[in-house]
Amino acid sequence: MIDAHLNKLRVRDDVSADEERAIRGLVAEEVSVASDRTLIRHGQDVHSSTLLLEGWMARVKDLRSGQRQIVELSVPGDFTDLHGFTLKRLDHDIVTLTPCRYGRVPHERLKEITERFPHLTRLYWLMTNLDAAIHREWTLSLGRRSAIARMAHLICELNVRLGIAGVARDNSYDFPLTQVELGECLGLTAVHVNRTLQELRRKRLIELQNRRVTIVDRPGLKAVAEFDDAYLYLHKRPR
Amino acid sequence: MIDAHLNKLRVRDDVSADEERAIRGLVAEEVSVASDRTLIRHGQDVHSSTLLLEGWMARVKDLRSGQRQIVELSVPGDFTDLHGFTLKRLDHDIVTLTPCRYGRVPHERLKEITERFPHLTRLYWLMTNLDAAIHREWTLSLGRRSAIARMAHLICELNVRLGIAGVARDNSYDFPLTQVELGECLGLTAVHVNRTLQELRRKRLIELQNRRVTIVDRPGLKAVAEFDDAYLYLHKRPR
DNA sequence: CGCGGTGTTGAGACCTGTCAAGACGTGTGG
DNA sequence: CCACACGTCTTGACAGGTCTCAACACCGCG
Repeated sequence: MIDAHLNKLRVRDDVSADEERAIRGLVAEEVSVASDRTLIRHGQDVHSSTLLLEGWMARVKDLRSGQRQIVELSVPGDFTDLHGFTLKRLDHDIVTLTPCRYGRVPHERLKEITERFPHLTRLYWLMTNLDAAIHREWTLSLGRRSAIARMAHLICELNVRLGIAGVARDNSYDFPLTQVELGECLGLTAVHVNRTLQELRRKRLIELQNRRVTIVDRPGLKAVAEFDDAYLYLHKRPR
Repeated sequence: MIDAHLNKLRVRDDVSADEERAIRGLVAEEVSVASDRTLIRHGQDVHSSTLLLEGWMARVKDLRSGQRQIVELSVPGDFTDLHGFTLKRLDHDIVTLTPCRYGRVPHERLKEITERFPHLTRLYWLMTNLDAAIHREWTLSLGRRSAIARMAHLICELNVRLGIAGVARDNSYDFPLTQVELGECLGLTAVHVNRTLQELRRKRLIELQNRRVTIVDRPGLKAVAEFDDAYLYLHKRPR
């Protein structure tokens, strides 16, 4: 099940047999954890990173008022906190949105990668830069897109990312987020999320029921979102 | 004037004499450019990165409607597009907000760093992860903070970053952004930026005139912003 | 001396938030 | 097996923060 991760890398560049062996040696242990747990709190020292194998996690930031902002979603194949390797602590919490299975990757092993595998280092560096590109797209959404466009954009993004992970098929995928959590991603209240989803349904762009989303009209949804997957860097390039 | 850059690195980790020499060898040429120019367009292939020595630049994303979102500001000492080294093209434009001077750093030289200087590689990796941390804080601002809190937060952030660059002093610094550009950073219209600034002035938190900002009441401004500089990773740690 | 960019102000509209209540589904304990 | 609690989803009425449109002042610059 580390295949989703390898696939994510191989979408962007070739991974040699040597490198694949090194990658498979990164995980020190596999861990299962329940839903709605805080795995890592902001500010605490971290000594390993989290390679998500199954389930959804999120990076969350809070305000004192109790308002929360989900700043990124992690799906299988993603490192949720590869940036912790160089940052040494995080500026946000890592929480599980569903039951999850993940591989714990000690930072010493990543450090070894940087000492012995320069190309793989660049590829992992790219992965954190890809996270940043997603952050920038979310910033654009929150700053300039309407509620319905934001929602449509998120659904498009996840369709691509879950496709790479091998868990989206035919424009349809399991969608575990509650409307409260969707609001925390999109900077909206749960009430407005509800109304926005209804509008997307009424326009016959998506179906969403039983925690599963189906994109009914992909061109239409992409148009509402102004979605362009260029920011996901889906082309293979030597790095 | 590459000192601002070295200082920015040294705030986070030690830089050896060897590494400093390598860094000073990165810049292939120094270039001056006027204000309001687009240096790099999204999607185009990039083969060098931009080390800002003087002036302000921004990373900008557009919507078809013509609405713009500034997703990050660059100040002296920052690489505006170090992430271009692994991404190979950008998902945003790079524009100048003032007249600028910058060093052009060919990607082959950065590649050499990754082959020969693993520690320095980790430090530059950290710099892009720091960018991402700033993105996350902006995401929180746009998603959850009010207009006045967003504005206050940005002013606090720039005070810290410009302090590291050596161009902010005594809670005061040159502030070249127009109110339109401020709106593009904060997801607001220029009209509302104007009213928000007036409220900050009326509360005696800042002064802003002749393109220079002075923080009159730093604790008060930080309180309005809920500003905590932890996300800027100001402590030196071995990486 | 006129012009374009910038900053300021006012009135009204609109998108999204707030508050409240009820429906629905599911898990749990009695 | 039922009763209940709880989380989630839905809906309505109203409030409020921010946007839109418009007009005008100011100022550096050609």
